[in-house]
Amino acid sequence: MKLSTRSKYGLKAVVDLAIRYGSGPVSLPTLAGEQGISEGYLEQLLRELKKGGVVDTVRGAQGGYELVCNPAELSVQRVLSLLEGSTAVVDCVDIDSRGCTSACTCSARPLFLKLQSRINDVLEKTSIQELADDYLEQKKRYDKSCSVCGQGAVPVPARTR
Amino acid sequence: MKLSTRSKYGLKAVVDLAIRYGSGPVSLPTLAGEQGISEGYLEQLLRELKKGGVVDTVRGAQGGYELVCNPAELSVQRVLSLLEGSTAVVDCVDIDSRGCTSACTCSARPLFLKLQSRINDVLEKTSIQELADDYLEQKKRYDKSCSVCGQGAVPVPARTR
DNA sequence: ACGTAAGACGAGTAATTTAGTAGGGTATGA
DNA sequence: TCATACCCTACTAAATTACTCGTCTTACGT
Repeated sequence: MKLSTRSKYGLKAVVDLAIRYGSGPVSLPTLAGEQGISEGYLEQLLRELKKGGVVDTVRGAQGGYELVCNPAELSVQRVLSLLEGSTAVVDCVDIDSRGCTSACTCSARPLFLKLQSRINDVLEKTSIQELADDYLEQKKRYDKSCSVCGQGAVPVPARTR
Repeated sequence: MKLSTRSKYGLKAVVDLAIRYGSGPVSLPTLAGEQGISEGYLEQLLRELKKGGVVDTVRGAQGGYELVCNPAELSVQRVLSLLEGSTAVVDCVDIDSRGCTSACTCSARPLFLKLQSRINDVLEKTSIQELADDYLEQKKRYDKSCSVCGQGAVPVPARTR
């Protein structure tokens, strides 16, 4: 059930691009540096996103990556589908699936369908813009008060259990 | 984001036990045979479920596995947690996690929290009894009409796309 | 008492997936 | 024409997943 690091890195990169949407392309070294990961790895992920029509590129000096459309119009679902291949928790409830051959005897299928529909609901209805807004908001609120990283960012509020 | 086969087999076995709840232990060969998987593999899964207090065992001839409590009181969440280790989609939103160190700079955390809560909601609120009921109902409705497996079970209804 | 049906347990392995690296190629602005 | 930056393929290493095997223990039935 875990999300791959692929998805996490890729999604964060897209949010980074959303934050800078409209102000020209952002280079790979910049994006990779921001997350502290290798350029080679992130490049692969961005290529998938380009294939899927989520990002566009500008080659040559001063080039880089940028979002194709407004981040408010871009769902998390679309981004994660490209990065993960599919957001289905089991193959037989995948949108493109022909249904599994053992569906007739699968006692958990009703559960899987329900679970998948809830997941898709969240992912569809959440836009990249929202993530960017949440992030900026959070950063603003706690700026200069982070005792963990000491970089103007912020620790999670203590868990209330 | 995929569920492991571990979880799928284990969950189905638990539903099998639910269907027979109250009528004595069910042997491993029976459970494994029903799903067409090896006894050795399923045994491992059942061992985890025993450790977690979900199933109980009776050794010796006529022995086998049985549910500890009423399937109506047993959530899918509990079963999957034992099989998967955790149902968290990312470590930093796990119940036992201390929060991740990069939480302060993680732009996707709000999404992950929301997603996780929806998932937990479904898994908590669905009982094994419900799965068993759904299954029996489905089987009853379509019995003798399965053109795929020819075993009295049922193909998925044609997808409406 | 003994044979046999059953679970208990630990170790080991094969296959698959994921994560990440390496290195050469191509476009473009200054 | 050089430096910057994307493009692409291939490869490898690590981790996870999905198993298998062998031996041991328990307990029913005769």
